[in-house]
This record gives sequence, C-alpha cells and structure tokens, in this order.
Amino acid sequence: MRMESVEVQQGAEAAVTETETQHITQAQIATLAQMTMTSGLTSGTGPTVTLVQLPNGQTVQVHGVIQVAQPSVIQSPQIQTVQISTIAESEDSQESVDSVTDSQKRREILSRRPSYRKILNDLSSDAPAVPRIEEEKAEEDSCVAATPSITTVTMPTPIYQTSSGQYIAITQGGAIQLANNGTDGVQGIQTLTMSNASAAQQGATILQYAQTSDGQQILVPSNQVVVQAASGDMQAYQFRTAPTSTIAPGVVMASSPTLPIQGATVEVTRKRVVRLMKNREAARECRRKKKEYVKCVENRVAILENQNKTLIEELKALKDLYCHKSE
DNA sequence: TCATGCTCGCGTCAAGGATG
DNA sequence: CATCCTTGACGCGAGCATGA
Repeated sequence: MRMESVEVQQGAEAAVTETETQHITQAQIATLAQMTMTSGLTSGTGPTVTLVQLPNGQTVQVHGVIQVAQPSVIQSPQIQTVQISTIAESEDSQESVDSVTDSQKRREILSRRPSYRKILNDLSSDAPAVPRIEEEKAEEDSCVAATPSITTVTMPTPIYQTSSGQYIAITQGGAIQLANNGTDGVQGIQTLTMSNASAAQQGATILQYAQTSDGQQILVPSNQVVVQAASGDMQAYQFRTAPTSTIAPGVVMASSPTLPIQGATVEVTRKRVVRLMKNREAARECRRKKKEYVKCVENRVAILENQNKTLIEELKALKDLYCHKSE
C-alpha cells in the first residue's frame, strides 16, 4: 500500500466522525456497535450487557461481546477527532461565536499532524500489539511483521581501491590514508587527519573535518568512509556508510583544490554542507520511519480485520443459538 | 531492441513544530 | 527567539515490466 491511501483513510475517518456526531440513527448505532466490538476483543473480559441510548431516549440492552469504546484502527490524532465533534455539537448554538472559533478550530484541524514516532507511540499505548518507537535505538525489528535481524559487522582496517587506482585505507584511529598506485607499487601516502578522529562514541559526531596533506579540507561524516576518489580538476570523494549501517551510499561533497575559499565564505559553505548532510540523513530516517509506520498500520488493520471477522461469526452463532432457544 | 510508463529511493528545499 | 528537527513536496535517476 502506498502512503497516499493511508492518508485517504485517515481523512475518511475524520469525515465519518463528523457525520456520526451529527446524525446518529439506529442503524448507525448498530454499525457503531459493530465497530466497537472490533476493538474490544483484546480486552479478554467475558460477555457483558451494554446499554445503548437511542436519540429518542429509548435504551437498548446489547448482550454479548460489545466492550467499551476504544480508538479506531487508523487513528487520526486525538485532537482532530475531539475538535471535529466540538464543531458538530456547537452547530446549533450561538453562530456568532462559531464564526470566530470556527476559523481557529479549522486552522488547528488543518495543522501539521504529529510525527510518525509520536503516532506510533500513541497507537502502542492503546494497543500493546503495536511496538513503540524508541528514541535512538534501531527500530528495524520492532514491527509486528518479522523483519530480518541485522548483524553488526566490524571491519578491521578497511582498504578501498578507487577507480583511478588510488588506495584508501581507514586506520583504527579514524584517519584516512590515500595511497597513489604507481607503477612500482604504493607511493605517496597521504593521511587525512581527522579533527575528531578518536571518535570513541559512534554517532556522537555527525561530521568530521578532515584535512588532506596538501591543504584541502573535506567534511567526513563519522559513520561513513571514503570509497572512491576521482582525479581531475575537481576531486570528488564518495562516501559509503560504515559497515554497521544499512543505509545506502551517496555522494556527499566535492572539494576543489583550485578554488580556495576563505574566511566567512568557508564558514557559510561549511554550515551549508553540514546542514545538507544532516538533512539528508534526516530525510532518510524519516522515510524509514514512514515505511515502518505504514507497515505497522497495515499489520494492525489485518489483525483487526481478522478479529472483526471472528466476532461477526461469533455473533451469528450466538444469534442462531438464541433463535433456536426461543422457538 | 527500443520506447514508454510505473515504482522506488534519494537529495534538496521549505514550512512548521520542538527545544533550550 | 534562534536553532535544530521533522516531514511534505518536488525533481531526478535507476530498475523493471510491457508492448510495438
């Protein structure tokens, strides 16, 4: 399922909530009861008697598995639901106040929805079947659907050969060594000394400032290593995510030895590069979270659909039993 | 084989929320 | 209020399927 359809479903639910509040008919109560039954299954308590009040004041006893109302499967943020009901309730009250508060409420309704982490955590607080997204932990295996576990592999001393025949070695200290491959073997080793090369805490430093022996300055993310360096006027370094991560590689930046940038311009450029790199990582993380969120919601829908089916069958069986007894 | 359409992932920008 | 984080939107390229 693509994300678009999920959003459509959420929008559809909001619309349903509004109409429900406005015109509740007896048939809709039955429908609501059925919806309520769906979410009440996991509570595990026995059959109860629920009183449903009809619009005309009449109360109906509903026997069986109907439980206290619980949030729906695909849940729009709680604020939205509440606000929609409030709008519907206040419709027949003072209209002048409405015109003022309406715009406010509508603005709030249209406001940005909470992050996927927040939504998933809200879902998980309602239903233990939905896993919580931890703050910084790897969340790959947290979904209901079994995802393959990721094994952390540590490379001893990675050595890469560039397309131009240049060797690049990442030392234990985090320094990058460039070696030109001459005809008579490895020549002219250049060491890129990292300003933060010790970096014992992985992931603490997002970016490392590296300086080549010939005065070039490049920015190296702490969790990435250089895998390719092209020769020519522009020397482009390609970085690949360190072996412990599964993130895809990407070209990060290029440094031009022929264009030395000075002072404020360097600072501005550096800030921009840092920002772009952080945002790149953030976008990647956001997409991953989005995918996980969609997967979890899909799983939850599947589970609840199954439960719904079971309950419908159970209700049918009970009805049959009741009819046969009364005959 | 080639053109076309679709899907997916990526990088970037911009807007708005969160935080200190 | 400044800064950082999060995410929707957009454009782009790669990979794949399909039909001419």
